[in-house]
Parts: sequence; structure tokens; C-alpha cells
Amino acid sequence: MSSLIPLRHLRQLSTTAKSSISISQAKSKLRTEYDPDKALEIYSSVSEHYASPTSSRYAQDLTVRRLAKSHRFADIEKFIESHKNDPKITQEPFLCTLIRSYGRSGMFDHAMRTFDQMDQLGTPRSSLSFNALLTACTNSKQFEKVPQLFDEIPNKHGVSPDKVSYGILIKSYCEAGKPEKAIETLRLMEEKGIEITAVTFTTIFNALYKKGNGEEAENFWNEMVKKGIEVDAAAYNVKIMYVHGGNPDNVKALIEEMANAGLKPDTISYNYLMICYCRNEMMEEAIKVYEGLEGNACNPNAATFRTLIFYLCSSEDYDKAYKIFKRSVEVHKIPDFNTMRHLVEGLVKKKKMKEAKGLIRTIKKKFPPNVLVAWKKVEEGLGLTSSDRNASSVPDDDEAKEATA
DNA sequence: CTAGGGTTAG
Repeated sequence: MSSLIPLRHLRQLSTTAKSSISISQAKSKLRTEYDPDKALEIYSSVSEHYASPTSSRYAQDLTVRRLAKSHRFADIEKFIESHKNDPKITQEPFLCTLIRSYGRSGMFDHAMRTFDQMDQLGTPRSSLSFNALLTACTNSKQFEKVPQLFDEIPNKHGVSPDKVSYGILIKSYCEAGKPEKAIETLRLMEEKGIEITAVTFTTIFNALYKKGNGEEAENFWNEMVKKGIEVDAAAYNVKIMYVHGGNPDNVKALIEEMANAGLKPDTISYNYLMICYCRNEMMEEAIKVYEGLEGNACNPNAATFRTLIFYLCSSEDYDKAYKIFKRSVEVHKIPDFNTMRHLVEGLVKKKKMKEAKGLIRTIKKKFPPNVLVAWKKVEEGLGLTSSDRNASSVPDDDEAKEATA
């Protein structure tokens, strides 16, 4: 019933692959290529002789994501199915990648069918493919189906669930808003002697907080610590997430507690602190957190720039906001449309026309065409036209910087 | 050893 589509069909999806490129070249190209057809073209031009499994998986994953974003499900099917002709299909990790890719695209039925085909393809089954199937299930948002698979698959195919399988089951209960079922499963793991890691713990801890049950969450934390579980930065970040709406001192205290416990606060931890300062109109403190990131061995991420620039605009510090915006462009982490609109409107209001025009030039180069349609309205609202003479003249320092980036 | 958790919205 399942016909395996020949590899040559993959070529039909893309235009001619002119030259061979290395997997690392493909990866960097794919990261910035959002056109699904071009992504396919890049993928099919890879000479895969020396590609590591991790690299190929990443390139494949990016390609599928581009197609999924454009809802090209028939092409996703052709693309993934073509991989079943690869001799590596008898290797379980390779096949797992296909199952996960279907899951990411919300195509759980295809993932299930691929799992069922394993006998026919000659691929041995272990908890690895079982876990890939469960992951596909949660990624397809079919959380209610996970417990069912958990009941059926192990007996049917002789695979035994491991700590990861149980972790996914727990996650699915949490997503379904049933932390009590998740805790029940945790007790079952304890009975069976299956290791409870920081990952499993954090899933439940977060779900309890999310349900508004902070006290139970804290009790759960304490119980787990007593049992010897080693909480990590991600677990602390959940805690921080639920206190960052209040007093910045609480966030600061938790970050210190983390450091004292020998953990390294990461960008997410510091972002919560920065946001907390912003909300409390303590912009100098917020900027200090941003400027201190590097010294704390952290890099600002897209959210760091987006949030800080937004709040700087709210406090009408457009100079500082513009400076930080330029930095975000240098590291390719440009904020979203709305934040940029706030900034350009503020710059114009303060008659900082050189900066406003610099920003507009950058936006035109960095935003996708469909967003630029809306952006044109912003420009018109500000009385700035696109056919500006300055734009075509000698590049200023903004453009020079971008050219070397 | 990989897989499963936390991504912060003004």
C-alpha cells in the first residue's frame, strides 16, 4: 500500500542543481533562505559524501520547515519519502529523522505510517524510533494520542519505554492541563526505577506554576531536591519566569541563588531581569543588564533587542534605542515590525531624520517583501517617500557596516 | 553520547 517515491522525484521539486556545495555551506545558506523552492534547491545540491548525520539532519529539518511554513504538504511528502530509497534507511537514527520531520509538519499520520513501514524497510525498532513517534505526536499537537501510543506500541513491537519516552508522556499530560496525571506517571517511574532527570522535573514544575499553583510547584521543587535531583538553569528560569512580573529584587535574588548553586545564569535569565527593570521604569538598570551580558558570557538574543528597544522608545530615549538597533542589525537580530515602527515614528517625532532614514534603508534590506507592503504605509504616514535621493547616494556608515558584517 | 523541559509580549 505504501509506494516509495523514487529519488529522482526530488529533483523535479527543485530547479536544476547546478553545483555541489558542502553541507556547512548549505546550512548557512538555508538559515537565511525562506523561499521553500530555493531551500530545496540548496538541499539537493549538497554533495553528501562526508556529511555528518547531525549536519544532514539539520539541513533536512530546515528544508522541511520552509516547506511547512508555506503549507506545501505534498512537497514535504515527496521530499521525505525520497529519503526512504537511501541505503541509510536501515539505520534507525536516519529513519527517526524522517518521523520527526513529519511530526514537525503536523503530518502525524505519515509519521505513524513510516513507523509501521520499518519491518518492510528492514529497520530495527528500539525506544529510539518509539520516542521519535511520540515526539511527532506532540509536535502535531495530538497530545491525547500519546497515552494511547504508550499503551499500544511497546507490547505490539517489543520496545520498552525509557526515561525519554516517559518524559514525552509527562509532557503530553502537562500540555493537556493535567499535571496530576503527570505526577502520577512520575510516581510510576519511581516505582519502576526509571531515572527522573531535570528535564522531566522541569516539565511538571512549569505545568504546576502555569495552572496557578505556585505553592504546590514550590513543594514539588523541594521534594525533588530532597530526592537528589540536580536542578539546572532551565528549571531556575521557570521559577524566574513566574516572579519576573513583580519586584526586580526577587529576580536578582534568584539569579544570585543560581550562581551560588554553581549554575550559570543564561541569556534567558538575564532577559527576565532586564524586562522586569523595564516594566518598573528602571531603564538605567535595564541597560546595565544588557551591557553586562557579554561580561557574564552571554550574548543578547532577538528578544533582548526587541524588548529593550521597545521600552527605550516608550521612555522616549530614541538615541539609545537607535544605537542598540544598529547593534541588533550587526548581529542579525533585528526586532519585529511593531518595535521598528515605534522607533521610526519616535525618531521622526524628534526630528532625527538621518537616523529615521538609516533605519528605513536597513528595513528595506532585511524585511521580507510581504512585510514591506505594510511598512510602506508606515513611511507614508510619516510623510517619507521611498524614492528618496539620499537613499541612492553615497552609502553612510550604516551601510558600510552592513557590507562588512 | 543523541531523543524529552524553560523562550521572556510590553
